[in-house]
Amino acid sequence: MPPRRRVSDLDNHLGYWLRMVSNAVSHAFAARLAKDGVTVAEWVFLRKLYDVETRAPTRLAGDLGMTKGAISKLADRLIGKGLVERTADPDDGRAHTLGLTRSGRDKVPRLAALADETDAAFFGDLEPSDRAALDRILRTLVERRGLNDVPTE
Amino acid sequence: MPPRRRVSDLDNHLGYWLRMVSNAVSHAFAARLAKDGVTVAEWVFLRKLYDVETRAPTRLAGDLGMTKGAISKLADRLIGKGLVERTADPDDGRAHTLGLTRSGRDKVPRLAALADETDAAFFGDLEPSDRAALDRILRTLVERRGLNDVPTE
DNA sequence: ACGACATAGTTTCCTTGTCAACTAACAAGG
DNA sequence: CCTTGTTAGTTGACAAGGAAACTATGTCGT
Repeated sequence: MPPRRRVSDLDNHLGYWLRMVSNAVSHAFAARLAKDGVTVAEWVFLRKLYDVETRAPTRLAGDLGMTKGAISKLADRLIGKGLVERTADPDDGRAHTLGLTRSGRDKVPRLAALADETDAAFFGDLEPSDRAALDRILRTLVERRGLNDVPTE
Repeated sequence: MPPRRRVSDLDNHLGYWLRMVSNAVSHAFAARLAKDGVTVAEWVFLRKLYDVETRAPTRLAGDLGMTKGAISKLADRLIGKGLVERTADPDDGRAHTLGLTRSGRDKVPRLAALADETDAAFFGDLEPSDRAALDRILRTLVERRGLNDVPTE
């Protein structure tokens, strides 16, 4: 007799629940950031530059798990908003460097607070042990699999 | 003395890790599905119709957490691939019904197997207890928050 | 009946990302 | 020095959703 359930349900997969929760969190975060005129991708971009001070576009693409094309356009947008500046490398005519403007740098702490808020809103009422377990398991997964698009921090 | 760390790190947030893992899983799944000429959104669409047999677009939009506009286009694509059919409601001149074609129905079990494979590849080597914990915690989060885009199954 | 409103779906515009083609600049070998 | 190949970055074509406008139908109150 064949197994009763031959076609597994959508919600039978961890990947499915992961997508649900991740989408919801990103959505909520996006809504908060929108009030400051920033998208999630832009936040990640700004936050990374905040740490590294200065970075070549291609390198940043690797850091953030995006293509260089996407970084190029993202940088354009942020430059348009006055948060990022692009500097030509004097030694190499092809190379450029991206960095935060004063205004961009000033903005990061506020955005970080929004990130904290969002995280607290979603995960704050988890049992501390569950919270820790979730954190540990997710990090384990990222380490184990060759998750290429993990920022190199 | 103010707290030492004023600007929290990117990877300090559960939402960040969630996004990492979710993206990686979706990516891997998408790559598998691509060989069958199907996207993740299309898989979800097909799998849902497989269960409910037939559904109005707007209802399906609610089920899948998408806008009706998106469903309309997604349906067009799937109809183009011969996997879905759209039927006009004889009683209500506005209403339509979406359902799988024979070809679409035949395809679902294979795609479900790919979903199983992807899940196994990513989560199979977790400790069973961790796997269970992750599942439980994610479901808890979906239930607690008003996650609107949860399929109503 | 008829006007006002609600509903079902489609379509248009906008955003954002990938992929691949392209341009400019450098690096080496002969 | 040239030619060839490589690397940095930008750009254009395309895909996929969301928001909102738009179209066609229904429904309800009077």
